[in-house]
Amino acid sequence: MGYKHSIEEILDIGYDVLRKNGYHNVGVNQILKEAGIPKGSFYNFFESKEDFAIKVVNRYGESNAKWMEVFFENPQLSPMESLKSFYKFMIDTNEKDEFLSGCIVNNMSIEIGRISDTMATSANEQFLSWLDILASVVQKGQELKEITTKFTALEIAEYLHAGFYGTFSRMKVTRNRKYMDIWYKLSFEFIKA
Amino acid sequence: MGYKHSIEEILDIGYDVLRKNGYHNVGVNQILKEAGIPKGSFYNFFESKEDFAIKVVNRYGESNAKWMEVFFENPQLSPMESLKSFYKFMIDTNEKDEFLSGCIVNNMSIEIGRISDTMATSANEQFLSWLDILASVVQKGQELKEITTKFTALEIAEYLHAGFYGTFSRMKVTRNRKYMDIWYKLSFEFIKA
DNA sequence: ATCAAATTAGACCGAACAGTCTATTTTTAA
DNA sequence: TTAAAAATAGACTGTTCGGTCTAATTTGAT
Repeated sequence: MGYKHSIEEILDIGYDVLRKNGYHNVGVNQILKEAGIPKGSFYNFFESKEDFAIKVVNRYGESNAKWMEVFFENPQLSPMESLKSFYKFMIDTNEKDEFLSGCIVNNMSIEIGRISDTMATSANEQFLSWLDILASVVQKGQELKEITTKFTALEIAEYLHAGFYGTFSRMKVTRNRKYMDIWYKLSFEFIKA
Repeated sequence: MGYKHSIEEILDIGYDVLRKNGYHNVGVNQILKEAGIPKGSFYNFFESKEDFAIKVVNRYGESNAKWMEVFFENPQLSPMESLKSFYKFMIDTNEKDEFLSGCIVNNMSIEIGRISDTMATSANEQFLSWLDILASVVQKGQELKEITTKFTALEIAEYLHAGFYGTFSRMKVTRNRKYMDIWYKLSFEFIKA
């Protein structure tokens, strides 16, 4: 029947805590409290707080990539439509928690990307896996002449990713979706074939 | 002849320290050390670390706005050219410190925008002042038919700002300018009239 | 010259930090 | 059934944190 806690369960709770609070603004003790585990279990599973945060990012990154794969398999939507639907969903998701959290990989990258090479590497790997998926959708859109072929699919994916992520800082200080909606409107108009 | 230290001098050193290290990753003692001031002076000038960080952000924001005003007054460049030149300069600036720091207002927004309402308000005010300046340049470009009139000048300014800021997280984890260059190439192609 | 105000100076404080340690319990494998 | 291994449990540690406090010094105003 296994032990009381699993690494995965702790990582999932860690995802919520770290996404909301960032890295340095939350202590290991608070993570333990929210996860309901003793310190011994935490340091049995993880080498350090940094190791924990990296594993949280990797788990989220991989699970998000899988979710994206499934999302973009939807045959009811064209590539362009599915990209719009994807980002609309992302904006709506941020609205649900009142624009306070953003993306954990972005938050970790900005806060500790500079001081933790291992975090930087992990964050980059997760970004790249997402960008690959986005690029393959863009490419399909280009083949169907929905999306401009002026630039490569990966360039357009990078462009979409950058734009969306840039709205996070405005979102966090204004706490509304106005700027995300502006980005959405302009970007999808611009990448039209 | 005045006292040994001035608020402005401490804020300027604080700008470097906070931009590089973020908020929670640097202690007040380290700031004192780098600025060469005793703790008594710090807490004589500032109510708290948070108050200090907010004043750093405001000072930088205002000085950057003034710099932007001057930059965009250059009569040798057209509006579109000056926008491109501005962002090229920004990318080059980040390259100079090895892509490790980014923008202090972005960093503070992402890290503590959620937990400090006053920081969020200040960051937003600075962003807005920059966006106003960008929007006025965009508008001139629209009047000269250099820039698309499909969207308002402020929308295009928000769009440029978001895109550029989004490249910071990729920059911080890859430590190169590739993604900033992609964003630059696509964005300025897209906003052409 | 005098005095109040501002600045300088750094020792000091309780709280919180990440991480260690030992003991105990539970599970798995032999 | 038993021994090893893994997980649970939380008290404890040394360090660093933001912030306070008192005293000395410097400055500007009168």
